[in-house]
Amino acid sequence: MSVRVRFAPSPTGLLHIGALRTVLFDFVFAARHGGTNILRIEDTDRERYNPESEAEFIETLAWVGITFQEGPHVGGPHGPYRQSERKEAGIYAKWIQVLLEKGHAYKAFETKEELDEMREFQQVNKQPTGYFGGNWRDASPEKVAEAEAAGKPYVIRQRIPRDRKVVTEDFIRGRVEFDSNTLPDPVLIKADGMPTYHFAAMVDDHLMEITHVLRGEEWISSFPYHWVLFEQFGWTPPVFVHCPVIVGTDGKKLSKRHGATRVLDYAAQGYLKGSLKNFIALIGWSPGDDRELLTEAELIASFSLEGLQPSPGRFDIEKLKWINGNEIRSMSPDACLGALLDYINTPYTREYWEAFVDENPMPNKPPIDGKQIWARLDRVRAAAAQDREYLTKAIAEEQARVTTLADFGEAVEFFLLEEPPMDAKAVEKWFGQSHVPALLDTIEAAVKANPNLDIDGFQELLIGFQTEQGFEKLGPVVHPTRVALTGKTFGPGLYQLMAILGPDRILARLARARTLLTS
RNA sequence: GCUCCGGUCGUCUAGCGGUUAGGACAUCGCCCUUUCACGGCGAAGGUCGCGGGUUCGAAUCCCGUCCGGAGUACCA
Repeated sequence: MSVRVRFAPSPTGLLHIGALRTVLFDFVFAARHGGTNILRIEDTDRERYNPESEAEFIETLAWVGITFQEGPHVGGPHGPYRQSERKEAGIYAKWIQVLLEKGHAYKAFETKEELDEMREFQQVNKQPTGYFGGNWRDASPEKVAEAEAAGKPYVIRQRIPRDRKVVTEDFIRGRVEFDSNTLPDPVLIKADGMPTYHFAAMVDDHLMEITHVLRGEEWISSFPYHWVLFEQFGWTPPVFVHCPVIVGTDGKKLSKRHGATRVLDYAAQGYLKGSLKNFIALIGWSPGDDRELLTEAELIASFSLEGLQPSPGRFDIEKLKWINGNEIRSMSPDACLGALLDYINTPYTREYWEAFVDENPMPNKPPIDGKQIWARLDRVRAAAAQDREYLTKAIAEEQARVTTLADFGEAVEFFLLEEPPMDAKAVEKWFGQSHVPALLDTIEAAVKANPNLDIDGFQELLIGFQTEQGFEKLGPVVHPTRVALTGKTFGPGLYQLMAILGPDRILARLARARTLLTS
């Protein structure tokens, strides 16, 4: 039997990191076994339905490159793939009828107020809360018929068998047992006629021939209802795999406070999809050996359910940064620039940075200015249009020095600006020394004499100046030059940087540096 | 309260009765070097939550306990 898995989000909001990992596992698992990955939209909650949500899913999934063989956007033999449409098609009505006839479900006519009252009573008396039968589990057919005839609204509940154990099977944890007397009768069909998750998801999983259900650990609590439902229908259940949750650095569920929780925000921050997938796969799963850097193909080739862990994992952004920096370094300069431009040209990147507010600024550093970050990235875009070759060289030099695509804006700034900002401290430290005017003169003369100086040429030039001046170390010649040319005390190798800058920029910057010497 | 789940360096993890408990991120040091990175090498960091068993032998099996988490909706 071939593997069929499904990602079944509820269109109520954004696609967050935890959900992304679940789909990643679906996708990779299906790919590993040549199976089918299915997208199903669980829009049975009219109140929380958010029409923008489905587009958010599609956009996010498209960005990370997770594809589906069946779903509302591509169709398939088991459609429709939206539960609201399945409801219209009468699918749930048909199957709830089966349950009703078998006596595994019943109509309950309590009002919302009555249920609230009951729950309050249970809480006050420290009893387990929930509906354990009320007035309707054992009501006579006449009583039910009467209530129905009177037009009273009702829900349909699952009749959980009493006085027995429900022995479920979770792939990761093995046997998980529940005392059926602690399980309230869950609602299967709401008063508005819509099915609940408990009903719709199980019916659909069966009808769509899902072989493995990968879902969040938070479902374990309601797992026994689902298990019993399969029993009551007489269906063989799929393999249930409850994946551990991803928590923030403080051990609590991932939220805004931990940085971004929306997947597209990571894209906007300059993380690469490959790195994000690599990183996220490693939370709660391991290939069983020591590999940590995995391409998507390797992920697929080595993925197995056995590598899944039961305990929750923390989202450690530092590790993501490492993986991301690594991927950036592994790209050819050309490919890297391509990725950078794709990133900059994604509308949400600009939107994200322009609206960015630094909520937890570092104590000793000024808060991050999103508008400035965008301004720098925008400059990169302009530079690409103007002189792509020059930009590519600059990118190549900075690849080892950044961790996200967004970092390139600042890293490459001094290459692009006619007059890069000067670090005042650096100017103070290096421009006061008496040999500096002569140094600048020497470079100027050499560049004018030979505009085509290459890396070796610049090295020769500066070392020549060093020996001429009798300096033991290269520092006194290299540092002032670097400050004069870049405004900074750090960056790529000076000779390669000069070779890239070229004679015109060098001359212009030397001239500017000279004005700072006198003042 | 009740029901479940979980617990190996700060973090992600390997481990499935016999290992000096391995790797990675982060941290620190050294090397490379004109700087910053990258890279290389190395260090520190774990009485495997705790307490009992079982066993010649336990991170690994059993029981208890503590702590953390999830659920407890006509939400998913």
